[in-house]
Amino acid sequence: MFDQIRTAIVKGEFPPGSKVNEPQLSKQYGISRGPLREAIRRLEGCKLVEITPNVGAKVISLNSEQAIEIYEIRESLEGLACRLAAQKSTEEDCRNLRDLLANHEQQIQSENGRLYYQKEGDLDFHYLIVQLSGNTRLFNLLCDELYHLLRLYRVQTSSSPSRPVQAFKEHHQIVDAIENGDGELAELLMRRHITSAKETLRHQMKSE
Amino acid sequence: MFDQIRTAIVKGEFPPGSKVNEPQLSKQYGISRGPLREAIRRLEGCKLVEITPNVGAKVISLNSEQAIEIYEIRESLEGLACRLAAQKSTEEDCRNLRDLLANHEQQIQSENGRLYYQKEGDLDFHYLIVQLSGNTRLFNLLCDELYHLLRLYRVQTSSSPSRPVQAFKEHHQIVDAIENGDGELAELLMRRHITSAKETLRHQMKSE
DNA sequence: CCCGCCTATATTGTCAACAATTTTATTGTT
DNA sequence: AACAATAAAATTGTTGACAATATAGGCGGG
Repeated sequence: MFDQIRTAIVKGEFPPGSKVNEPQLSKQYGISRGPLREAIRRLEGCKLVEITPNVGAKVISLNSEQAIEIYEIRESLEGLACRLAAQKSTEEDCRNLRDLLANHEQQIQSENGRLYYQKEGDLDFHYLIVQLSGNTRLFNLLCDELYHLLRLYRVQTSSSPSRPVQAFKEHHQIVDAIENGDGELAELLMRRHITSAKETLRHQMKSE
Repeated sequence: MFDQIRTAIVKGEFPPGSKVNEPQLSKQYGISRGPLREAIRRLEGCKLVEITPNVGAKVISLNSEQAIEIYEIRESLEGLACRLAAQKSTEEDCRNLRDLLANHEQQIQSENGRLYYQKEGDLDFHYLIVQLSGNTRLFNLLCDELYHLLRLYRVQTSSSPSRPVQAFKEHHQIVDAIENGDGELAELLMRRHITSAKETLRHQMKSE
């Protein structure tokens, strides 16, 4: 239930800024308003809707400034994830990272593969690294909250990540650092990686 | 309602690990189970309770490993907050920071003031810096989630922050860096500041 | 005496109805 | 025609009752 609505929001099926009508959704999903309201509270918890008392919930709408705020947090947290991953990842972990990148490379070479990589492949990589960090709370924070918000923003602005080839190179450098157990470097590289994505966004912002 | 239960949890009035009984709380607060369940969902959102389907919610209980996970995240995020604060804080902002520290100094000199500083004064400082960062999402993340969890852990282990004098010195160094607009240094110092708190905790862990 | 099974109890999950509030539509006035 | 006041509709907030599930206690067999 909660998951259904969440993916619907992230996919853009409920437009950002639109109101969440309880009786309507209640009918649409065939459940009563009680459990529905609980689901909405959970959505509030992961910041996907905003609730105003006596008025109701509306799907969050991110402007560029807010997106940049999220990128700043990602920059910081994924830097941490990289440092931890470098400190504790085994050889097998590194093999898995390489495999993932090899997969991405294959998909980049095919035409519609490039599209795939732009859409989700990038997040796959970040997802795996956060998992390797071993910090469960960090994992939940990034994967249950921030990544969904970023997906929503991408759908909202229909912006696919630019510079996929450059990003791919940077991913390899990051894995190198992790493989060498160089936490400092891994953190630095990941922060740069995300910073440049942030700067791209800032640039797009100014050109409007 | 939500706030009442939250402060009760953070104060330790509901012991960590204890079950959240809906009919009982419903009576205790004089409301029906409907809104109560919504409040519990919000508590779940800020990670203060864990809900198991068909079993119910129980107050979260943090072990030392989880506390360290939170410290790692703080380390990263408050480093970010410091860097941002250094970049954008005005002279008035810096005056306010200094005033806060002066206040703390006075309270440290009195006997029960020391107790106060140990309990909440430290968080006051961190609170203000995050506010100065200007990153609203970062502010909410730290102040609405992580700080409450740390308060809960402190109550749970009845541990007051050790080394208050050292911490006070470090606070001053951080403000110096912010005043000079040196974001890099401010970030570094804050990270060290929190890292040493984390290491203290690690040390206490091992001696058990 | 201990273990598994069954019943009884308590607790969570869900629903439909009602109250309170907000939003929309209508009416009347200037 | 524009605005204000009022009435109607829709939506949110809350409640108590019922169904489904899990927990606790007692019973009998080993």
